[in-house]
Amino acid sequence: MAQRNLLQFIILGLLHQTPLTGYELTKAFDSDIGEFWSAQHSQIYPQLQKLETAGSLTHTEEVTGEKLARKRYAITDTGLDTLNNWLAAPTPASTNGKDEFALKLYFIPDANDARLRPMLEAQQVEHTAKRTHLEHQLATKFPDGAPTVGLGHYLILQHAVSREHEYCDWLATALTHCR
Amino acid sequence: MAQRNLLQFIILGLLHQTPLTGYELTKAFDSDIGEFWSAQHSQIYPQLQKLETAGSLTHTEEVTGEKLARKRYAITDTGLDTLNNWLAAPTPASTNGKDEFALKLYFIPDANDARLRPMLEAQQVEHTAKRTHLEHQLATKFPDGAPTVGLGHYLILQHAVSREHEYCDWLATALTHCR
DNA sequence: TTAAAACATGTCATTAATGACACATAGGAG
DNA sequence: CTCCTATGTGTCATTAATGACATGTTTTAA
Repeated sequence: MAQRNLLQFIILGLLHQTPLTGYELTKAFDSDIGEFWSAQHSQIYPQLQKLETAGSLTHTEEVTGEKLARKRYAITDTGLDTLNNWLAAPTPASTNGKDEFALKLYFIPDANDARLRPMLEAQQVEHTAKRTHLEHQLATKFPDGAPTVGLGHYLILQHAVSREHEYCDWLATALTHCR
Repeated sequence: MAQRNLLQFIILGLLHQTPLTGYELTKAFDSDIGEFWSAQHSQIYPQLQKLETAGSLTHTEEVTGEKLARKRYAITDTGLDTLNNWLAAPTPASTNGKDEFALKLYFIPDANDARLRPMLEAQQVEHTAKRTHLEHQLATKFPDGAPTVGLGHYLILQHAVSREHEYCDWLATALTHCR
């Protein structure tokens, strides 16, 4: 297997909340879930077909306006089983952290290398921006702190924020070590 | 492009330090660099061939014992250019963080869900182990703190440690929110 | 009214990565 | 002497994912 195909579970998970069209699923990766996962429509549509063939989904056709038909997908009992099995399965600790920037640092071993400082500073700009964005998301979506319903969403946003916090701190520490 | 093919740069970076065989490169992903990247020999050998065709590498044959020949690869000036261009290029902030566990939490929105606590606890075991392992690595490889030569390696280990630290803290916080 | 933006659904060629298959030598322990 | 482990190098089928190509409708704002 090239990858673990987690997309199927994301689709099932999203459809478990409410039936959606392929287009709406695609959009979900631009907002909420886009904070920590990505997928294009060219991957989503074929996956929806596969899941339907496997009996995990069904769809109903809706017509908007004159002729434009869209397919609204809903999860089946089979699909719900698949989802729950995945949720129940142990999760590898991965933190697979394929971090390109860390990789670059690894290949600049000398603390006096002139490239080091500008690189770290550029990265600091990027991650500070990301951190600010995430903090704004958290404050906007959960102004009252941890909710009872939607806790998962809250937790992953919280996590993303503290991950960026750690990243910024790390970059700052790194800067103190180079000329 | 399916991925960014960073493997080529890792190979160039490792060979920039010292010439290595395919086998030795493979082993590098079990130790040092394995902490934050993975690759199998089935990917490495073809990549070495590609890089040699592209003029980034050359190899010399060495014979061990009676007949076993191995190929020791060295980086060329072309290869060094490729490496330096990559190092000089801006790095996307990604933190692509495709975290399977976070994904699962997202799909268990209810704080009272009975699955939540055991999941978090299991994950805590995993990540605590990983954190301990990384701290041990750091203490073993850099007993005197940040070095002048090998700073990159130190920094990424440091980063891995604090990332795991953050992860464990986050899991602990998450546990306080569920029944 | 007309043009742009959003809605909506698909296919296809290419690439990266995995795991399995395959084969052979070298060295050390029992 | 024999077996096991490590060394050493490769191929191949399959899968996941990307970006580009392709096509058409509906809504909205100038």
